[in-house]
Amino acid sequence: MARRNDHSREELKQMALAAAISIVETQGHDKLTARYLARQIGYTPGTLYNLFGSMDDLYMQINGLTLDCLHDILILESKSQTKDGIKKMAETYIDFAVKNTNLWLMLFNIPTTISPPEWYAEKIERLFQPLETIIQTIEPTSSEPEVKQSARTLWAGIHGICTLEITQKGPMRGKPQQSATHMSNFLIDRYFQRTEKN
Amino acid sequence: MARRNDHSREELKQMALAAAISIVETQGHDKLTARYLARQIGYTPGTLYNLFGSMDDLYMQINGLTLDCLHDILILESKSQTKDGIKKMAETYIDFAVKNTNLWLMLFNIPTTISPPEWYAEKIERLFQPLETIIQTIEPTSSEPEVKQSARTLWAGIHGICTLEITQKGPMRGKPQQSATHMSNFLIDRYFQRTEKN
DNA sequence: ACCTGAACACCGTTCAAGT
DNA sequence: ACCTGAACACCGTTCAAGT
Repeated sequence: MARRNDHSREELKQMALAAAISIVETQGHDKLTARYLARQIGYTPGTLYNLFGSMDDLYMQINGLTLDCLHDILILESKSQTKDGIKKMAETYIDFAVKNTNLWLMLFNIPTTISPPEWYAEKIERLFQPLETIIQTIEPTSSEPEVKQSARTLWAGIHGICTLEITQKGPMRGKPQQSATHMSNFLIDRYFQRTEKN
Repeated sequence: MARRNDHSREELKQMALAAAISIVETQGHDKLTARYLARQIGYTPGTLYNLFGSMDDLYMQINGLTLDCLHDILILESKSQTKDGIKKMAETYIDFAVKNTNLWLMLFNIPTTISPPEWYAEKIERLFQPLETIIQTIEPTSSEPEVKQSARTLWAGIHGICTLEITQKGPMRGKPQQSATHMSNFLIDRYFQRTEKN
């Protein structure tokens, strides 16, 4: 048929992303389909394809926005360069996952075939930096690789606890559903036992 | 049409599960569809439905077998009731995830709608027990709830590290891909710092 | 009793044809 | 240049009808 020019390309992209995020938040990531999304914004699936190339690309765009959001709220906590700052970062991360469960879950539900683009990897890399900075401050004698390793290890631990809290399904689930924040505080305390002055 | 009685109901179930596991292992969990699986075993989708009720049930059966497998190999390591025993358990867990990536990933890719049946929750619960036993031995002064909490926290941490190793996508991914086993040893050492005699 | 095949309501993706 | 609509090759699920 024809062009409509109701919206510029950029407007369309924003409309589609906003609608897509709303679908994921309210119905879960498996309800985000090309046909359904197109219907929501009053276009056809074909239009989504010349905006995004593929649905996988669209998923990546959404995850990118989620990572941006996560980075923004984590960076706020990185101001207090203490063990307590780490606890607050962890709490913030868990809180985000609890309040935006479907968007958070979608970060890990990417189809196994696709490998992430460079800009995506960079957004992830950026996520570790606030913790690295704090650890560098807390343990000033550590080398840079040691700090990186330590930050990754601890953050992976916090993420695992978060996973346990969120999913009622994975092999981490336990009966007496402990509070994730409590567990992460517990982990962080034990992790920094030897440097007991921060 | 008609009954064939080539196979008993139980034989059919085994055939279907075996074929399904093979599909997941080799092609990934998103290739496991009713129609494709039916084709593989020489039946029609309808037959799968009177065997399993739904595809979600079939997914749960497979995850159940994966959990059994995981439990069996973890229990073997729980004989050495030391910190080293924990390191071996973690290594075993990571090794399983690396060698059976698609089956392991499938444990966490369950549709958000379904809530797991009781027998499934019990299989998960069982997974924590070996670690609880070791921690009880290492820290005999801890109360039972403390031991449970400690086991869950540490296991979640190890699981998070494993997630970091396996997924090239989630927000945990890092550039200089550290060995997961190395990280889990690092975490376990720091976790048991104060009880430095095991 | 068991199994099929068609039907229903969906998918992602491509692309000729219209304006 | 942009957008559509039809087409292709798929989905999960149900269930009347056959043996």
